[in-house]
Amino acid sequence: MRTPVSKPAVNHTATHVDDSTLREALGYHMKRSFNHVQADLTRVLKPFELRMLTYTALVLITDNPGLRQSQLAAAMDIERPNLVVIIDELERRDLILRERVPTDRRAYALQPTLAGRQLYEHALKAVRAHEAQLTQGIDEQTRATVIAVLRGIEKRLAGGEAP
Amino acid sequence: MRTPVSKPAVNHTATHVDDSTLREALGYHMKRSFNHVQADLTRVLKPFELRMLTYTALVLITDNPGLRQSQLAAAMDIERPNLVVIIDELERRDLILRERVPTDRRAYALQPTLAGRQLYEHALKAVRAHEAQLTQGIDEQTRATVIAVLRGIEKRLAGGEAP
DNA sequence: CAGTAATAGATATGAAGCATAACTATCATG
DNA sequence: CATGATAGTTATGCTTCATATCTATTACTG
Repeated sequence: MRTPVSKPAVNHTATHVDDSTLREALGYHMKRSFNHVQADLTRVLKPFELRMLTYTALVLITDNPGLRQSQLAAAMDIERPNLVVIIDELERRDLILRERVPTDRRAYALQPTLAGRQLYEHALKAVRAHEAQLTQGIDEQTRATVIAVLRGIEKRLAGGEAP
Repeated sequence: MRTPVSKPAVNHTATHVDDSTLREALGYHMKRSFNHVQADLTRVLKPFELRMLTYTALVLITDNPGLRQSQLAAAMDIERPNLVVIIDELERRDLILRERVPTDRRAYALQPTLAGRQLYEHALKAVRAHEAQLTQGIDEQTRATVIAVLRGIEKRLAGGEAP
């Protein structure tokens, strides 16, 4: 990131900004914390030349070989057109393959290549290490509670879109 | 280390995509749930013609009248250039004012207008109602725990470098 | 069985959000 | 005063995400 070499003589931002109104909302905390997590994870994935979306796609394809693009888009909660670019990138890097489905020639079955599976292993290891560092000092019970709450929110709000 | 979940060799059911590997990570849950919260909040703010960022700026300016743009950008964790557009929009709608600071003619003191304060009140009410709905069924103790964890993550990752 | 609807994927385009570099006008300090 | 730092702005580019539209297939229906 940015590491300013020249240090400011005096930090004039001594005035504290009151954000207590925003801090009332759980959603605000979610946004703030996730922004940092995302930035951090981006750094973790950088050595593998993966972004969060390409990483997510690679993991899902490797864990679900033969997946179709529409299924993957649904699983990733993104629109089909946006997935095309992601799949293009993974295919161009020979991490996955688009295999024609004999029974439905419109569709592609997505498969990881050997290189894809290897990158999956290495990236996953790094992500798990990052996750461990992220949740250090949080006991397992608390962590499970947080995940349960987040998942509950996700599930409750998931219905609101298109049936 | 978590117990690995067995994955299907081939996916042909097309109904269930296994995302258990991703679900290991707290950050994944944060992203998924926040995406829904954000979409929901966008709908809540729509009647006020506010987006999350314009809402956040309006709240902070109203709660901290006389705030300068650089302070606001720091508080919102965004870069100064991106704040300009947000302030432009709020000013164009006569919700806030850019007042020259006599002691420093480079800076602007941001002030809410009467219309801004009124919109603040109405929007805040709607956001609070949404928040109440979002956290329904979550007891206060659990909610506090989740917020504490999220804030802890935010604080830990905010510094990044050595203190 | 033909004709139409639905589906899988791709293309094009646009809106937000976010970051950096570079510009101006002021201010601070040697 | 000269130099550098700061406040705000402009320009630009990247990433994510949404919509409309196109094609080629497949499924459905009369």
